[in-house]
Amino acid sequence: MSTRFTKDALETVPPAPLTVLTQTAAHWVMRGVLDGLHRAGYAGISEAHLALLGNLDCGTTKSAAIGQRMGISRQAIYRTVREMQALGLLRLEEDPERGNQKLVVMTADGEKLALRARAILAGLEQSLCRRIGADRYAQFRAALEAEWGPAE
Amino acid sequence: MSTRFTKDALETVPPAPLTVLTQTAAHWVMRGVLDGLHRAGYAGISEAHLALLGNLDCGTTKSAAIGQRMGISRQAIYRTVREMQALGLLRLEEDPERGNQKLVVMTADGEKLALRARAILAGLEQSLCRRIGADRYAQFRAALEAEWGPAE
DNA sequence: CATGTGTTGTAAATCACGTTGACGATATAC
DNA sequence: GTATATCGTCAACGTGATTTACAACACATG
Repeated sequence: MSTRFTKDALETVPPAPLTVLTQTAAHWVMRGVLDGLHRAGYAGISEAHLALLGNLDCGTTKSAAIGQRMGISRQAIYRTVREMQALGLLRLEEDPERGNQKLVVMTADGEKLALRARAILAGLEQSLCRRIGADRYAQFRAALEAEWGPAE
Repeated sequence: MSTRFTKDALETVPPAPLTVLTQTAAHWVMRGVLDGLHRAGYAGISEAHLALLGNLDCGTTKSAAIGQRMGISRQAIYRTVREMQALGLLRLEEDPERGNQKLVVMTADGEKLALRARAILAGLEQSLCRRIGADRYAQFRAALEAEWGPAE
């Protein structure tokens, strides 16, 4: 492990800018859920998979709509969908009406994984809530949903 | 531009999980500052550069300490430092006492860029504050600093 | 009906940013 | 003086995104 750090003390750091704060938070949450899933036996699940899963709770959509919602190109989605399909979490269905596009639908295994992920996330949120206080946490979440939540 | 989206309507989306909320927020802030810098004429500045800059406000440190603070390997920092050095934003100084390690110090151009970035960020925060309300924003920031701020 | 325009799925090359592993040089503790 | 740890440096690699390209289908308009 010649690549990691050990003990050295951190120096004094002035107020961290919002850029690093938000990124640290996002990384913390993502890492927490991902580690929880891996510990629960779900190997092979990556950040991209989990992100896609989070934007798929709505059930079934065409993959381009997902990409649009996530703010990334549909080509990026495509690879992730393929990978999750190979893992047996998703299925691609032909749309009988629009031969143009296909529908992304979760398999039973996919649903089970999503359920598990939500449980782990709930645990993380609870521990976070306990640490920073209930109403501060409520305002934190409210701010997130107000600005970056669905149907802004 | 066959890779982007145009008008399509977004479908109904249930409550977004904290994973996507935090990631969306982080992406929004980072993108905002980065776009502002590019519009201001600072080309060639990447996300990694900006992130490094945010953890460098303290003035001068050895690069390994920066990596430690950012939670990434010192090898990852090294490349970014090199790039910013090539852009004339940073300088690597030999530490006369510890021949072992070097000091990362900002050039005048670097300071100017940092100043500009902070100004853009302040503008973003202000507009955000105006949209979601002052005290909600205050709690939002307080939560971020309490949990993921410096010297937790 | 024919034709242009837009959206979708698919594929490949490339880029950005991180990791791991390895190595020499220096600092430090025994 | 020898063992151990840290730092800087280099190379290989993985992952997740972008860009470019193209064929197929949808739809509006002539």
